[in-house]
Amino acid sequence: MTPASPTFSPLYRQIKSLMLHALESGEWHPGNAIPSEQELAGRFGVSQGTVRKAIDEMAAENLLVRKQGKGTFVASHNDPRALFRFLRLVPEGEGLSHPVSVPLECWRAKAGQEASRVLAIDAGDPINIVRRLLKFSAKPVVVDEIYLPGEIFQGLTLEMLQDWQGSLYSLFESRFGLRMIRAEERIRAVEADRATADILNVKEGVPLLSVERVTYTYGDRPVEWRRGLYSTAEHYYLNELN
Amino acid sequence: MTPASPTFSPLYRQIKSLMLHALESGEWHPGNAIPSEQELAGRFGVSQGTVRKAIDEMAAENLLVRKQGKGTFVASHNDPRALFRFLRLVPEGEGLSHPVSVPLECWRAKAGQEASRVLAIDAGDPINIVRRLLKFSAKPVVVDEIYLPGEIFQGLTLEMLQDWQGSLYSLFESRFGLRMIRAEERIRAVEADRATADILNVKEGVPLLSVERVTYTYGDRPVEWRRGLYSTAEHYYLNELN
DNA sequence: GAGTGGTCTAGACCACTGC
DNA sequence: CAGTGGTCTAGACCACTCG
Repeated sequence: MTPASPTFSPLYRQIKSLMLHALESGEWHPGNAIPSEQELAGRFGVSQGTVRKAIDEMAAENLLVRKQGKGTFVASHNDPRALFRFLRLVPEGEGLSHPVSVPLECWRAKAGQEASRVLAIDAGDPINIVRRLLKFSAKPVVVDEIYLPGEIFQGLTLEMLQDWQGSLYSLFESRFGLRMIRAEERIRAVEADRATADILNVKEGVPLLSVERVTYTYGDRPVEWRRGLYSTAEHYYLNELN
Repeated sequence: MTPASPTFSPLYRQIKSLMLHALESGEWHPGNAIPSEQELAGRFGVSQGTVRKAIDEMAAENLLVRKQGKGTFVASHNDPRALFRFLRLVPEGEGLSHPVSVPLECWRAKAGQEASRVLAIDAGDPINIVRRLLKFSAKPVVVDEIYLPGEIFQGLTLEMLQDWQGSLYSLFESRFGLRMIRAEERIRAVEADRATADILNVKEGVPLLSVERVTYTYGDRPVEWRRGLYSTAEHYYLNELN
């Protein structure tokens, strides 16, 4: 009856942990190739197969992207295939029209009770708030209100948002060095208030999806809290269950 | 410039395909152990590592469950850990109270336009329709209307549903030999109609989540279509984005 | 202790990319 | 052609379960 060591960690997980550190510390940058498997095996003093298994897990978590014959790359929100990766809203028809982001406002404020709790900062700390509209085929469908920790997002302006082509997360990554890894969404049905109804071009009181998202970067650190109101007249939220 | 053979399939995928067939054909049953990796390697004439990789993928797809020291098992909805595997609704508080299913009605009908399309059967074919309520801590939260292909679900009765302890899918698996593999949910916000409002104990016109689910068994064959109306006053739909 | 899955290695060869 | 990831093998050893 051994003490049943509760902390057994296979070698490939230790390697993975080292590689995670290389990502977090910024040694490897989004969009760039990481060293080859052989090279990493040499650096870490393990076999190629062990490095491989570490990379396997990280690829499954969308941290890395393998490309046969080319190399292994750090996942990036600039990659066209990753744009709107977290957006689950789909138009009712078969059209694959992709959405356009229209920034409305951007201001600085102090974190309230809820924002500070969700973002794991102190109440009163500076935050940036962004309001933006999402259009599908020129029609307004989503209004988002986005809360960002002020310390990370110093210098964020409405102009910057308006000038940017592509997703918010690709901007965050390129300008603020912040990579969004995973998110949790809490979905409820709510009534459209007056202001939202006007913007989305629906009647006041119409049912909307309320989608609250908390987004995390490396180390499960929350760095974005947003609430979106989705008009589901001509779109729906698609979720695949496995 | 070779023709770039578009149909390269590695050995482990062929093994996987053979194992899928063993599952579909009923050679291996939900909850039972499959042969050991060594044994399968022998049967298929490949190395253990190749079998292993096939099993890896199937475990990732929730078709098989590995248990170190014991063996590899066919995933089952009877497994307590898989109960309500597809239900994403969570109570607002931290309570982990698990839901109770209350069957209301069960009748036989002919498939209409939409049901036949979704279930890939002919219009007019027999279907079974089930209406049931889902309660959390004795409070009604979800009303489901469930459409099932009559050919598969012959003999389904309200009594059978009422007598069953556990999830619907565990009943389907045990009594009709049907294993649900994956599902797609389409979510919209709608107003509560009179009848639904009464059952869910909310006011008419209140916003509800409309969750349409199509569930698939082996071979991506659709075998269930359901529409649920969720009251999100004290619960929310939780989705993890990776 | 026997049997199972889990890890790790070393080496060979295949498929794909780009120069 | 060289370099990369992808597959496959064979064998050794570790961790876990059960009788």
